[in-house]
Amino acid sequence: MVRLVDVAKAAGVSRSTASNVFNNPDIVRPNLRKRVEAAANELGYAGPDPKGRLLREGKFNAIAVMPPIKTSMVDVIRNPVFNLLLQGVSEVCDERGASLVVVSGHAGRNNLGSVLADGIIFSRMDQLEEAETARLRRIPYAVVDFDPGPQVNSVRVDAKAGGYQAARHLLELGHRKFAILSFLREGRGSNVIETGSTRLPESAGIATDQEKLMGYANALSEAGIDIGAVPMVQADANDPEAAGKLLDIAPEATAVLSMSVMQGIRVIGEAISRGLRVPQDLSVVGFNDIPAAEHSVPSLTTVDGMGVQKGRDAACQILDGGPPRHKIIQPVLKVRGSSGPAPA
Amino acid sequence: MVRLVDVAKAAGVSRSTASNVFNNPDIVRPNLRKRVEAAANELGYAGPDPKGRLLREGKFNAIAVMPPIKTSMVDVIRNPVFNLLLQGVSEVCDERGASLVVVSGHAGRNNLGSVLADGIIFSRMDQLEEAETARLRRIPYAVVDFDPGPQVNSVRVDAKAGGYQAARHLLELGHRKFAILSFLREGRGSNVIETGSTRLPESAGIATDQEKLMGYANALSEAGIDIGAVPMVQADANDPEAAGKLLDIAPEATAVLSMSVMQGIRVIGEAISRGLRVPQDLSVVGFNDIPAAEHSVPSLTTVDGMGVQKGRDAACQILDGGPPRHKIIQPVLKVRGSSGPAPA
DNA sequence: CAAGATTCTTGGATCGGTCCAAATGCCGCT
DNA sequence: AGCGGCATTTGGACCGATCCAAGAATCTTG
Repeated sequence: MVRLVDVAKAAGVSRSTASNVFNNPDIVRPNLRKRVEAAANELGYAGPDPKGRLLREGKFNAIAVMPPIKTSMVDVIRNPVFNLLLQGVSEVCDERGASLVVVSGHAGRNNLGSVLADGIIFSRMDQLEEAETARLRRIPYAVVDFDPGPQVNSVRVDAKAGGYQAARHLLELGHRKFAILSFLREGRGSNVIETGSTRLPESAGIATDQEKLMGYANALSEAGIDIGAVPMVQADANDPEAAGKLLDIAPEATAVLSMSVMQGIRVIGEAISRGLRVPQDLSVVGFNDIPAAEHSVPSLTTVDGMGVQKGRDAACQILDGGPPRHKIIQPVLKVRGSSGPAPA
Repeated sequence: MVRLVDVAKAAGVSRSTASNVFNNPDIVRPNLRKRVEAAANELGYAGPDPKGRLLREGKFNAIAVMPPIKTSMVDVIRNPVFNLLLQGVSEVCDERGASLVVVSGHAGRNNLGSVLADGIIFSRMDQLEEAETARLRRIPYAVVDFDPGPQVNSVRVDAKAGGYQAARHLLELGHRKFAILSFLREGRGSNVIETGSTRLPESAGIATDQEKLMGYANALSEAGIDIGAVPMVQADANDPEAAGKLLDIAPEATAVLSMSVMQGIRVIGEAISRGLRVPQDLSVVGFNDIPAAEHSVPSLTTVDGMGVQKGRDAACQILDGGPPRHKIIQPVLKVRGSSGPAPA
């Protein structure tokens, strides 16, 4: 491998001059510069190796995004909600000329210490131990969708407010018979659960889910409805049977609160295939605003979880440096075609 | 910043031993190891800095993907077709524990030489000059969707075959009246063009588009149809008016060949809003298979451009090393709900 | 034409590690 | 106690650059 010093030697100049030819061409006199360039050409040298420069300068000029635990990189890339986060991060990267690194779950898991970036964005709370490593490495980091405390940069959406908005919207449309399609929580035997009690899921799962539920609960209780009596199905976001199960156990519901867009869309599809009209017979509201929400028929009313904004803010927290910041973003209800007045 | 050598000094051992404590803990005797670990803890040292290691070992353990020219990182992240490529790349990265770098258009543009990765994936032919820099830097690279010659790794889909399959499918369903929704080419005054001649667009644009068109042309000509006489609209993939324009200029068409999924879906929507039934009155076939194709109503018959596979192959070409390979992937027609027998 | 003011060029130090061959220390064994 | 043999530990070299103070060359100017 030909190095800068080889070029310098070949051109009969010092390394410094050769370095200048590539980094500050204008301060080296033309004839010398020509000689160095010729030598570089001769030897097939295409400019300084970034590895050396990196060691010296210390900046990667890149932000890393860490997949949540037990999540592969592909999952991150493919997931439309995660994609919003990546969009936000890359917007900021574009503006500042930085690159985006998606860390391999494999590599990142055990040796976070080898991540080649100036900062790391973690998402979800389950990564706190790793964040600890980042802290030790003195590398800036930010946590998305969870607030681990005052020492740590964090960005999250006020999911409770989002859930509240969603439920409130349906209440204002006159709905009183609800059904909830929630996420699967670990530690449950079945993926279908009729909530018979007011006990909310314990905090072991994804924090935002619980917040959404609390938002629903608050709005409903204002209308005198006990969320403990609302039929609920908990299922994986990709479980294709959840929508059907929900409609099975809640045939009288006129409004469905879904915690995800994809499940919301499935509810619409399932309802239509059962001869219900959406929104005349059944209203559906989702959570998060991915493009699919707009393209479904009817389009899905949903709470915009401000995914792009979260990515932007997290990236800025890292790139701007300074003391830890904690941003809480207000979600915005996007009213579309899947919600309408309760049937008379 | 505390360095390995500081820890070593504090623990009263050599750098090598300290290094071993972090990299080969089992070869250093327990009491010494303890001492080093204590010192590290004391000083707040969280393990070797990857910058130093990198210089020594020379491997980034990462693959970079370069946005096409004039395309920002966000565009890449957001674009569903590009997303398939990224999925493929990250699948391979996951398998091998490598990270994925999306290069900032900004940074990448002028100083490709500073990309921190072991290999670069270029997409589209417009990046040949940059590939030249990569060649000089002796960094492996692969080009997607274009074959720059025998010296260079490349992966592309046989778009001509894809176009042929699409058109053939419609012909076999009995269609004879076609309309084509193509991409916008540069250097044209208008974005709407009725092809009045058999002259195909010159090769200035994206190579695969022309190939698709040639595939269409071949299939149609077998059925005695001159593609020069087929109404065609050229438009940007996001132009919301293209579908309408196409139906305007080709009211008698029973089948639309669209070069993209999104435009295909728009054609379906536009047709339905004009009172046409899809596929009974109008069949639509797209190109590339993104999730939206499956979720439209009716779902879109489309040619799977094997985007994920392209990403996988390109990543493998880079990671496996060896002499340049050139893979041509055969596309697969996905017949769905938007195509049916020609109306009698 | 030489001293002084500029402008270039240079060598040494540094960035933070890892690797390897040589040196040291430790052990049991005779 | 002395010694071979093995397991640890060590210092030097190297990875590939950039930066900076100081020396050398060039240009001004009296």
